[in-house]
Amino acid sequence: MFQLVSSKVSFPQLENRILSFWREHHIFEKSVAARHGATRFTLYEGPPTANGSPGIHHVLSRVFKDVIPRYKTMKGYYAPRKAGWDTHGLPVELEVEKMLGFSGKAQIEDYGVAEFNAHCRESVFNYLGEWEAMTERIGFWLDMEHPYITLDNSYIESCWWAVKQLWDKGLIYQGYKVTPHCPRCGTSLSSHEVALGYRDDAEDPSVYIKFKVAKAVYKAPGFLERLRKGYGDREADFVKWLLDLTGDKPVYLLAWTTTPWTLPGNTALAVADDAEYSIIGADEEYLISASARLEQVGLGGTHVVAKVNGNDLVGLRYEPLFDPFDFGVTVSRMDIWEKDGQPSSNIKWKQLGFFNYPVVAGGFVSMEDGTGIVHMAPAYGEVDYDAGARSGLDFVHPVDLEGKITGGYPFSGKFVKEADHFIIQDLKLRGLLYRSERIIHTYPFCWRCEAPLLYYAKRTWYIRTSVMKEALISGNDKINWYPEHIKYGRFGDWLENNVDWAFSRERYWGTPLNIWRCSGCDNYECVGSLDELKAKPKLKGLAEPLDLHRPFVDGITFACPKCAGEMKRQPEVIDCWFDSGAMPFAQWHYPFEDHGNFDQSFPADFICEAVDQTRGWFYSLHAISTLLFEHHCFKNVICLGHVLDAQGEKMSKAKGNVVDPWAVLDSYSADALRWYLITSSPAGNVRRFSSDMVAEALRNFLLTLWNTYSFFVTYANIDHFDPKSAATPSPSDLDNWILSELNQLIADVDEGLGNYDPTTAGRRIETFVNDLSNWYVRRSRRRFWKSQSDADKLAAYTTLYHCLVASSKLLAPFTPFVAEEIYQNLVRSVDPRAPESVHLTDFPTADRAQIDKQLIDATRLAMVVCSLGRAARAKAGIKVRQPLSGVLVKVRSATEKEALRRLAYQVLDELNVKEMEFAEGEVIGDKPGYALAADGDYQVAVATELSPELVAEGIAREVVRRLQTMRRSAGLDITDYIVTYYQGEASVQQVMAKFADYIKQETLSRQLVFEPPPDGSCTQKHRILNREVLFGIKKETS
RNA sequence: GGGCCAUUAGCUCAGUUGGUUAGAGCACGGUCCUGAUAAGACCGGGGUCUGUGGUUCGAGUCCACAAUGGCCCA
Repeated sequence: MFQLVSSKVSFPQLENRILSFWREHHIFEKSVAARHGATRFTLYEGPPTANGSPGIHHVLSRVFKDVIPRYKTMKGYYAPRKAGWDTHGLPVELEVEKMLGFSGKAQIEDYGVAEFNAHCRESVFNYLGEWEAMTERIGFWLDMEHPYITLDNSYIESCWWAVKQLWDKGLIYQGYKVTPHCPRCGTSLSSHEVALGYRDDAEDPSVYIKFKVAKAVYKAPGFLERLRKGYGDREADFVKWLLDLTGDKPVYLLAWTTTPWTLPGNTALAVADDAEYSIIGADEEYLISASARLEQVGLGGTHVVAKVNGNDLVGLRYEPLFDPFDFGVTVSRMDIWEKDGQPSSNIKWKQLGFFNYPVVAGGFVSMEDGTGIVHMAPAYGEVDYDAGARSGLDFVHPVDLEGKITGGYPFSGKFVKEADHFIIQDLKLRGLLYRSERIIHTYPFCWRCEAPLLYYAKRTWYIRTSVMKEALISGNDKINWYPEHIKYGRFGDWLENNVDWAFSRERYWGTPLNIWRCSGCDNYECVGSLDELKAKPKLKGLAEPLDLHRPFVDGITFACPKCAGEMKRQPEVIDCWFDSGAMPFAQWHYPFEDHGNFDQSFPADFICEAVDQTRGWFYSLHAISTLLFEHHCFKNVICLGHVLDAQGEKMSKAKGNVVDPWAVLDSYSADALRWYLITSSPAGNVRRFSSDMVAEALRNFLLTLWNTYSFFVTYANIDHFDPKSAATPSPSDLDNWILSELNQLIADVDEGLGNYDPTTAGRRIETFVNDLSNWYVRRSRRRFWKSQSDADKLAAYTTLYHCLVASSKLLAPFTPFVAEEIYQNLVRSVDPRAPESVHLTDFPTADRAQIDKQLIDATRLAMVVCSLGRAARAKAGIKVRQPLSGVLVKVRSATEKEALRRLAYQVLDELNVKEMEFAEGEVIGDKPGYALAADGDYQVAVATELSPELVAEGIAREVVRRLQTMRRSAGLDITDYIVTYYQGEASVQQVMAKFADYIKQETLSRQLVFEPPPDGSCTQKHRILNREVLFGIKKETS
């Protein structure tokens, strides 16, 4: 006997029972251990930070992370899954700052880094319990008992090892990076923070500046010859041509900016080398601007003296607006520091007798705004900086970290935005201002203090990823991306445009950068392990218990091997993306105590995160693996789309539209949520989440499955069906059909999951369950409840049993709870030797021999014909309960006719007609006495003429249904026998007599008694075809 | 401002290599069926397949541009 299954079920309750079962019997551990020694399948868990409640998007990624390894385990792979926690980084610090009411680094320093970091350490586990509970509750199986934690000393040591490897390969250097800087907080902001502070209504100056072409220098005796020798004919020819053209009048290049304060830092102008520029002749001067911009700049209709190409202008020199040499500001030449990694200062270009203020070509020059000539200040812009490094521009940076102008300018000491005004005035007085107005545009502000952000070049440690660009790209070729477009789209483009990884942060809570520097001789050393550190001469400051965080590591010093000086750690910490990208080895404390784990689990077979990780974790994994091991890091990756709310808006605490996973889990169940997340839309799509949809998944899929299962158990128990019985089933068309569908399904689901496409696989199961319930069971009902236990009945039970058991295995990776429940009751209860859990079984294999394609097609056809037949009946207004004499069918071909003939009995039964005929002509048309329905080439017409016999039979069926309904409302058991009493006119009596056997059998009536119902019976008055009938039913007591 | 993705019924989504009448579920109205069903069937309303061009005998599908939304980066 199977355990009784109610059609009323609470999935959340059921799931909690299953969770206890898994926990008590260590099913997860067993599912892993059982495959020990088999081919390994590795999931890398992208570590979340547990400093906030998990949201629905975390559930999404955890569900997709779960499905594949569960499937692979059932396919025979050994798939241990290690949890991980990300614990470092700016987001953590910001949370703590918020808690302490801080608004900048100065306050952290005053408060004390040790205390601050202690708070950080604590906060990253604030929500650990909730994370663990959610992970378990949704059925995401992974080893949370032995997680890797990025703040562990062992983890940090592995990161140090990695940095040292790169250091030894010469891949680490110090350079400059232009970062958004808040002058009030005194710190750089991460891109994520910058994104928070864009304002599209910022008002700024909009000024057009005249940069004077260095005619005086060009005209110096012998200069053109030197130019020709040093720079080539093209440049010299152009200069000569320009001098000839413009004679003694000054020539100005016109450029536009909204940040006048950056003009003292100007050291170049950029043009688009493929654009056309016009030389405008005015009374006293010549102006140069892009031809396409003349109108907007205000030079429309002026006299164009000549037109030149952008690339003619390249190389032209102009005079600095503010000669840094005159204002006591340091100048460095950028191409020189790129070689040494150090800025060389005070290039005295004046002594060289030649300005290094050139026009350069830039692909970034836009014809959408400005003059088509772009002002470049390498200290204050990323593209400016890159161009500077490429073209060897001068680097001038007269602004301090508080945003005040340094040097000896008239406006020195002023905050940059204040200085704007003075700079404009100064240029105006000198005749270098062409036009000045105000503009409203988008500009970033500090999200904390609202100060305008300033882009500054700052010193930063880099990993030279760009030298491995080709390897990064070819490694990507070997990765399977789902969806595929990420591969050569978002991710591929990112790799193609690879720039070195600025991986140091001027912060507190992170893996400390393991680079020490001697202040005496500027010697740098990278320390790659704790043992190495301990072996350093004159080591000081290494305290017990060991904590490899700031400020403790800051105090560790040792003797410089090159001089008598002291080596001190560089103050930065490492970008927390480096931490998580190091997890393939750092999770095992590789290479220090790894026991071969790394080799066996690298590269990962599968990772899965949301699309925002292309430049985050996906990249850091790929980059670190490529640099260290010259191998790609993961073979398959599902890249999930983001989760929005039901209105398509981003979920945020501020909007209050965040969905609490627990509310969904409690009311609808984890399986319903999982099923919805997996099947509702493809993994890579943006998805709108609404709990109504989860409810729909529950009703539509889970309950259909459950009711089929419940139906089976109900009748199997009545008939004492034993799945182990040796009796040979004699399968019918229906059985063979559903077994064909089942085996096709197994093949499809296997393929779908093998292709990392759970969505399509799940949708296939949904169709199957629907077919199973709405055709197989519906058409087989009579086989189950007929009284004789013959081979046909056994075949039906055996088939349905097999379908349900196979379904539970197919569903195990998707909806692990309900799959387990069904398996336990259907398999374990009758076979104690069967695997203890459905998750310990093997994934079903398709038996292709059982797939009868023709039968599948024939059944589809029968379904179509039935559908049309019902439509025809509806048109004629004749309910299905009323038997009809015949149905006339037209199909597309002789083959279809034969196929349908084979299944005619199913159609006759379903449509409640006596005979099926095939129309021979082209169309059936409006045949008298028939009602027609058609779809394309298919036509079905039912005969509408009712003989008295048919009417009588219809009444009999009506009687049966009324009695059945009465049985149900009287609360009788399906197997209870009754005595039926009735009162009515003669025609009723005749029908009751004629169809007595049929009525008795259908309603489990021992007798049909033409008498008033006795006391204690359940009675109801009915009207059937305008005939009054009184029914009474009484449960048989004996 | 640049890149990627999406846009098909009120909502959520299918729609194969371009090929008869663009489908399903939900929701709505009606009818029917039912002793497994919280379900199911049938009918109905609801579509300029986001728009504009182009390629083609033929475009929801391929190409270009645009719009809207989302994401990433500025």
